[in-house]
This record gives sequence, C-alpha cells and structure tokens, in this order.
Amino acid sequence: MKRSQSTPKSEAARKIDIRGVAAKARVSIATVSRTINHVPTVDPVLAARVWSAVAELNYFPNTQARALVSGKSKLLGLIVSEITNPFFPELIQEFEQVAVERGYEIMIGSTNYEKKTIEQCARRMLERKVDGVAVMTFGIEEVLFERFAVDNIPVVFIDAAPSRPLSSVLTVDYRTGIYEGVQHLAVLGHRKIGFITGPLRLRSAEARKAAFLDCLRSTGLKADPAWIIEGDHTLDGGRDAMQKILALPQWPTAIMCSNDMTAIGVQHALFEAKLKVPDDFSLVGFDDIHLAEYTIPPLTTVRMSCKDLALRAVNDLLSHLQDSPAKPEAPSKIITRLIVRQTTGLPKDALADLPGKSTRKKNRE
Amino acid sequence: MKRSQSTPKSEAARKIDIRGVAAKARVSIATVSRTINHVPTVDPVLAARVWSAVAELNYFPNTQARALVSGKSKLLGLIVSEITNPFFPELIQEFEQVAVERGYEIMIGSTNYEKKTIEQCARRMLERKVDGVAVMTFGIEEVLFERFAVDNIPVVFIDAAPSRPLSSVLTVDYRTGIYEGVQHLAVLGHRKIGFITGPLRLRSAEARKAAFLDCLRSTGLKADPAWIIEGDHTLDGGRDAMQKILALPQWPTAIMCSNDMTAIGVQHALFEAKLKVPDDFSLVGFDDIHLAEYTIPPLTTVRMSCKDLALRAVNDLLSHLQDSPAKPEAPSKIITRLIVRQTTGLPKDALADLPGKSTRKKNRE
DNA sequence: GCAACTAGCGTAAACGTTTACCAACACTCG
DNA sequence: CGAGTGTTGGTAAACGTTTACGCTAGTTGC
Repeated sequence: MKRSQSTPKSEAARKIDIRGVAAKARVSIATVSRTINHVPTVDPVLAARVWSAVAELNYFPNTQARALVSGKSKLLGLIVSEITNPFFPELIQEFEQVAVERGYEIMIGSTNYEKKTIEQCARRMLERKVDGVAVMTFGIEEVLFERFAVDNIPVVFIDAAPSRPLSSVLTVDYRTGIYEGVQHLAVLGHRKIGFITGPLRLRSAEARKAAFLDCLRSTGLKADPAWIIEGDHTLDGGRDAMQKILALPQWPTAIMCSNDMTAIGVQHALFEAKLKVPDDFSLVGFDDIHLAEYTIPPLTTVRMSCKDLALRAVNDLLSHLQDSPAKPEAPSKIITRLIVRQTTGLPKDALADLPGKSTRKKNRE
Repeated sequence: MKRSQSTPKSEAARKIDIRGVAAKARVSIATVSRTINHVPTVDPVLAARVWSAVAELNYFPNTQARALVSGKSKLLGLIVSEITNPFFPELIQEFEQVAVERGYEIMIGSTNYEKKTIEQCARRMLERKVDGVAVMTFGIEEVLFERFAVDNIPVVFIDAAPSRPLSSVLTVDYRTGIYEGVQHLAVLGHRKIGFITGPLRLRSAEARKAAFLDCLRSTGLKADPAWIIEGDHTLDGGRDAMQKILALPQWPTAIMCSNDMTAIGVQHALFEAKLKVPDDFSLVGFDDIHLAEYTIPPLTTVRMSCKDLALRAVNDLLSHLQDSPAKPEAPSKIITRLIVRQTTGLPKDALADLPGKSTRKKNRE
C-alpha cells in the first residue's frame, strides 16, 4: 500500500519491465519483444496494444539485459589522443553523430599519450564489451592488438595497423596538403622552412614529418635539421618549440607545424618575443580546426576533414560487424588540402632585399 | 580440435568467463566471484589459485552481466552544452578522472543546445541505466526531471534545479568574478561597458548577465541596453555580436563576454575591422579556458575552476548513491576570480582626452 | 470434409554474473 | 568421545532480455 504512489492500478506497477508491458497489453513477453524489435510476423492488432502499453508505461528496454543475451552491446569505442585538443572534440562530434544515426552509442577514451592510460581505456572498452573500436590516436597499438583480436572485435586504426582480420586502417594523404603548403611558401620566396613535429612516437606525427621532408626535397629546398623541432601537439609544446628556434643563431623564415594547436603556441611565442606574423615569420598549421579561422591573424593551415575520418571509421567498423562477405575495403585515402589565410606572406629576407626599407628591428644575415 | 588454438588444455577453453576461471582454479564460480570482489571470507589458498587462473586466462568480468544482477551500472552520465567549446573538454577530462578514480565510467552527451538532442541524451542514459547524471549544460531541465526521478537516479544540476529528492545543485558565485572584472575596467577609466551574453534560455547565461548588470549598478555605472547583445557562447556568435555593436552609432569602450569563446570571436571581429585590443576596446572573457592564455593578446578573463565543478558534481552524485544518511550537503559556491592579462587597458576616450597624442599606439603616462 | 501447411503466439532456455542459503568440515568444549 | 558451533565453499535463483521451438488455429487444396 505504501508503495503505490503514482498509479492507482491494482497490478503492482513496481518495475516497468517487459513483463509489465506484456501484462498491460495482455500478450506474452515474447510478443512484446518481437514488437519492439519490429519483427514482421506480429499481428498488427497485438502490436498496437503493445505500443500503447509501451507509451503508457513509458517503457524502454534494459540495454544491459539486451546486450547480455544478444552478445551485441551496440557500443563503439573511440580512443583519442587528448580530449582538450579541439581537433578531437570535433572528431568526436562527427563520430557520435554517425554512430547514433546507425543505432550505436559511443564510449570515449582519452589517452593523453600515456601508455598506462591507453591500457586502461582498452581495458574499460573490453569490459563494457564494445562492438568495435576506433583508435584515432594516430599511432601506438601494442596491447590493444592482442586482446581485441582474440575477442573478434574489429578495430580501425589511423596511418598504420597490425595486419590481422577485422582490423582496418585509414590512411591519410598527408603529402598533398603538406606539399601545397611547402609550394605556397616557396612561391612566396621562402627558402628556409622549419617544422615543429608532434610527439614522434606517434606514427602520424612521424608521417607528417616524413611528408614534410619529402616535399621539401621535391621542391628543391634543403632541410636544416636544426629547424626540425619535436613538439607534442599542444599549445605549450608549440610555444616551447618556437622558443627553441628563436634561441638559434640562424632563423628560418617560415614554420610549418604538425597541428594547429602547435601553430597557436608558436603565434604566442612570437607575440611574446614581439615578432610579427607573417612579417617576421610565416606560419602554417595542420588540421584546420574551427579555431584556426579565429586566430590573429587567421591561420593558414592544411585541412584534414575530421568528418571524413569519422565517417570512414564508423563505416569500416560496421562493415566488419555486419555481413563479413560484403567488405568493399575502400582503400582511398583521406585527403588534405591547403587553406590559405593570413599567417603566410613574403619572407623577411626578401623584404630586406627591397630598397629603402630597413626592417624595424631583428634583421639578420 | 580445430578450435583449440592457444591453450592445449583438454577443457575446451571456449569462452573465458567465470566458469572457465572456476574450472581452471578448481573451485566453484561463487568462489571466483567472491575472490575478485574481495570478499574477505575466502581462503587465501583458493584465492591464490583463482588469481593465478584469472591472470593466466586474462579474464575480466562482463560488466553487463554484473550490472544486470546488481542493478548498478557503475556509469555516470555527463551532459554538456557543446563538446566543441573547449571549456567542456576540460570539464570532461576532470570529471572523467575523478569518476574513474572512484570506479565509475562516464558517458557523455552533448546537447548542442537543442531540445531534441537533450531528450535523446537523457533517453540514452536511462537506457544504459546510468547510476547518476551531471547536467552541466547550465540550464534546461524539463523532461530530464521526471523520468530520472521515478527511477531514483540522482541528478546534479548547475545554477538551478527542480527541488526533489536525490537532486542537488551546484551554484556558481558569478558575482565575485564579474564584479572584479567590472571594477578592474572602472578603475582603468571605463564608463561605457557592453556585455555579450550567452543564449538566454540557459540559466547560467541569464545568471551571468544578471550578475553583470548588478555589478554595474553597484559600481555606479549605468547600463545601456543597446550594448547588451545576446550571443550563443560560440566563436561565430561572439563575432556576430561584436559586429552588431560596431554597427551602433555609439560604441562602448569595453566589452565583457559571457564566455571565452565569445571573447575570441569578438577579438576576431575587431581584427577584421582593423581595431586594436586593448587600445580601441578592452575585453574580458569568462571561464579561463587554457586557450585564453594563448590568444593575441592574451585574454583577461574570469576564472571558473572546472576542476572544482567536476569534483563537486561527482561527489554530490556519489554521496547520493552511497549511504543516504551521510549527506554533508556542502552548499558552498564555486568561486570565480579575475585573471588579468592583456586585453584590458585604458579606454580610448581617456586617451583622446590626453593632450598631444593622436591615439595611435599604446601609451600609458 | 479432411489433411496438410502456414501464420503467429507463448513457453522456456539461454546470456554471465551476484548472492542467499545450505552443506560440510574442522575445531572446541563439556 | 560426541555434540555444538563457526567458518567457508558450493548450488541455485535471480536480473531483463532474445529467440528456438512447439503448439494452436485458420486456410487451402484435393
């Protein structure tokens, strides 16, 4: 008596589970289950009764029970490097949107580049029995590999992946975008271009650096190793790296960065050193996060579509999940391209060559 | 025969579940369960056998089965406004860290300020049977309220909450930080201060605006309604709002913003209009996201500790979850305070009043 | 008109845990 | 030496679903 608060129904409306719905609709629980799963063989009359009972009781199925019996959790794991790097929230948003469209939930893990954390993430995803996981942390696989493989959980990686069944890899065409960037700087007259990498244990950081060196060479420029500094894809890392460059006896006239956050850090270091972008240094980022349009001045950068990335990742995962035969294995690359904004201009040494201009301070050669 | 890949054991090592562990350790499944749950009454000898079997098989429990029988999912929901606003990733990171420390997983929902999305989020969290949810979207509750209440799921809100058992509210002391901001501007000589709000359906946006107006009044300044523009807490919104202000016949000399992203949008609008910060306009943000230190020039802003927010939210949730008696109900507010950087300076009209200087550059006595 | 087939609902057995309850064993005390 | 007691392990039920299987009834074909 004391428990029946809301409904004065005589049937104890204790828990709203499938049994409650069945009772109210005067059918068996099997019929309820079939109805809500849209199995076509259920009599429309009964179905209608079920649906109205569902609506009336405000019922929805218990995901865990469902997952337990069916073996499918309808959960997709998404492992990112660092949730505080705005590129990843943008990726997460896209990823979530397409996952939800297809009836999946997502579970996020942020590794912060730490091995221990990445292990924990993997573990948690295994425990929650994810149906698949996208490792968007651009490198690092190790432990992940073995256990997901034995459980037959598909995994999609970026740039490089252990080759095993149910795993696929999304390759990014870094070269095109970076080549456009180098060309753009070369056309402006830059000959001395530095590069701030990401953490080099990350494959994609390594890949971006390799693409840069390769593009330099094919543009006929040579790389000064002193101008290749390892950063860590963060604001602080970008700032620190630029400070290292500024401490050098010889400066490059342009800097390319392994990601946009690094570039923003660089801008800050230059601001503190009272140097101007693009007058003293030209600057090119990578990723084209939304913020890039809002830096001062707006950042010239290489766009990599995170929408594309997310879409491909989910598609790959789901294609492994559904019918194994139909694996189209679209091996096309994620494209990149240069977005020119206002952090690139003529090199300072070119200006110095112009007559009657004494370049206010900092003038070298 | 064809299936026994890894272990040559005669017992079919099909699935690694609790039964497999029990078999290997030569105990019952109950003992395995007790061991891994650290029930103290199990014989150390058996426990040792169990642990080594666990290690050998690389076993871990199925979370869904566990949740199903125990009724506790060990999942905490976290609803945020917009994952692409860097404040929220920072919050998520803190929240996740403390949740994981206490043995909980988190499940994120990003509402994007849309009612439909927020409903879906709530629904998904209900379906996954979260043990509690933190609504950090600064307002909007409606549908959430009813269903979580009937399922006895604790909810923590920000700024305002429906009063019901198992719900608590985190209040933020907007006033102190904003007051410091207004005072700071007033001391510099600003008399005409504009404010760009967040979306006003959000309680906290409303609260920040109210705090601003209140602080103006108590500082003896008066508010020009034309200088109060509604933004939406995004970069684009900040830019648009500032453009509206620039279209006005009369300009304020300083702008306060309801969050940092808005302020960055404002900086961009001013950059486009070839106006300088802080020479032409002083600017104050709100939140103190990490990026605020990196804008050009670095943003003066009001810090609200998202670490604090996250910690309080999780604590409140867990205190409701554990023993109901021990509810300390710490009603203290989240504090805010001004962080002065470089977007605030003397007002332009003050400079104009000075003799013999045409306001071109930074000049201070 | 009867047999056979089909459509569609219901019963019950899983899924992998936790935990209440019971049994067995050993130890202690009378 | 026997009974009582305390300790610890095992058996089985429960959690809320899905789904294989069987059964009933209705329809059709001969």
